[in-house]
Amino acid sequence: MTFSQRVYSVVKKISKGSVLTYKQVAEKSGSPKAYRAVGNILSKNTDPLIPCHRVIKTNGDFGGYNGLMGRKIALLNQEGVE
DNA sequence: GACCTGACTCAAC
DNA sequence: AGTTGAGCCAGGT
Repeated sequence: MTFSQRVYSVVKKISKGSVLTYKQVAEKSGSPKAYRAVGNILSKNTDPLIPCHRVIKTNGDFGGYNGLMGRKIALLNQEGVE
C-alpha cells in the first residue's frame, strides 16, 4: 500500500457535503506533512472515483483541479458543501 | 538512485 | 493583509 493508495482511500471516504483540506487528507493518510505529496499525487491521478473537488486548501479556498468541470464544482458545492 | 516538479502549508517581512 | 522564502513529501524524468 503506497501513500498514494492511502490518499485515494481517504478522499473516497469523504461524504457528500464534507470537504477535507490537503493537510487533513495527509494526516489521515498517515503523514501529516505529506500535504505536498497529496496534491502532487492527486494531480497525476485524476481518478473519477476520487472527488478531488472535495479536497481544498487549508484556507478554505478551492484548490486547483484543472478538471473539465468548473461550474460543476459550484453545483457540487450546492449539494451540501459550503 | 539523484534531481526536478507540483493541485501545499507555515512563518516571516 | 498580501507577498516572499523556506520546508516538507511522493512521483516522474
